[in-house]
Amino acid sequence: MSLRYALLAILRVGPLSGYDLQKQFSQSVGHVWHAPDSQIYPELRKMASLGLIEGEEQARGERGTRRVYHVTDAGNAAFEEWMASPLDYQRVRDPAHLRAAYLETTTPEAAREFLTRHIAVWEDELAQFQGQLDAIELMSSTMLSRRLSVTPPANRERTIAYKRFTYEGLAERARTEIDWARRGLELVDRIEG
Amino acid sequence: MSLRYALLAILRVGPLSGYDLQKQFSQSVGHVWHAPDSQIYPELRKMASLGLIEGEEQARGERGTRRVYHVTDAGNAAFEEWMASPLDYQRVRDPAHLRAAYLETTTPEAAREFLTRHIAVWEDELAQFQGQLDAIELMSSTMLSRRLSVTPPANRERTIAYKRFTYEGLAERARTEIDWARRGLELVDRIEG
DNA sequence: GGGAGCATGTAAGCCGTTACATGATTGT
DNA sequence: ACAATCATGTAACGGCTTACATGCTCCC
Repeated sequence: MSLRYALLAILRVGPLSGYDLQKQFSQSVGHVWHAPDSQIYPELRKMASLGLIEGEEQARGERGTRRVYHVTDAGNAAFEEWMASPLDYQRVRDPAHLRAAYLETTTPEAAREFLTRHIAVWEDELAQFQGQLDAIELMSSTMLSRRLSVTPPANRERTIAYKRFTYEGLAERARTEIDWARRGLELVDRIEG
Repeated sequence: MSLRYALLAILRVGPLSGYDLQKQFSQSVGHVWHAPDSQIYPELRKMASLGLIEGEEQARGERGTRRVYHVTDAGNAAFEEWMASPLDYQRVRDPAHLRAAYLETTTPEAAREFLTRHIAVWEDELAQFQGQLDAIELMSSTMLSRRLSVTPPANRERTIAYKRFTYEGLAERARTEIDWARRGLELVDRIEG
């Protein structure tokens, strides 16, 4: 259900076509909420049919068209309501820790490969979060500057502060995973050595 | 797809009925992989039809029956293959960080409520993980002792070590979330104060 | 003329959630 | 007799993944 609000969050900044939105998405909110285009387009249509957004057909060249969506008052209200309502936490479903719990059933090599890959995956994530944090410091993130340009000056500080807060949390989580897996490698060496 | 392997992991320790398995599940693997009974029973049937497990009808009282499942050779092979294969990491989908990124769009009260609840939720989780860690130290966890009783002595150390490793990782993640949300509360106080 | 990128989807299938449904057995 | 708990599911629906499908436009 959060996809809807992730899309609203981006559209609230300003009208966008599905295609542009999808690009914005992968560069900003996509870091916390992934969605492929095959999910975005239908969801936009559904949101339009619910009156949360409105699409405007625009000509593009001779025959081409694109639909540019903007958020309606109802859409803004829905977003704000969501922001003020309790978040629903879904149940854990964590393949990595599931596997970790049974590492004694496999070979030391497989255990090491699993942990090494875990480190690599989270180092990748960490690098992306770091990049976003750097962009925030420089205020050069596309999404951020787009958001800032429509944000009254008094709010810019808050906008930046919360974005930094978010990515710092993500970066820390990544570091926690990396540290954990490193300790796991040491453990494998110790008990399988 | 991991549900299947979570179930195999438990059944490999010894035969269980769907009902007992479901209880074991919520007390052990359930901490890393949640599944309701409405998902477990059909999955067991599917696994049986694939030959990964076999169910044996047992009489219970005069009219009652229960099906006790055990892992087949094919099931063991499938589990070991899974343990040795690369884990597939699913894409991020994180409602809490999604909301955090847009906290400037809501009231300070709503922001505080969100963060306070986040702390409470993760403190709950942390308490459970701590409980499991204590149980591991005492070797008094049902599941663990069940596992240990069929584990050759030489492997007991490894079994315990990896289980401790898993829950320490979970506990650290919980602490990371709690610390993050606490810093968030301080941030709210600072910029909305 | 051709390729990169713009633009928008559909379809099948799986996994998971929520709610509903039923009945037997054991202990008090 | 009654409650707790043992025991096993079905049905409907929603979200997400993967693969497929189509055509336009802009620039070189």
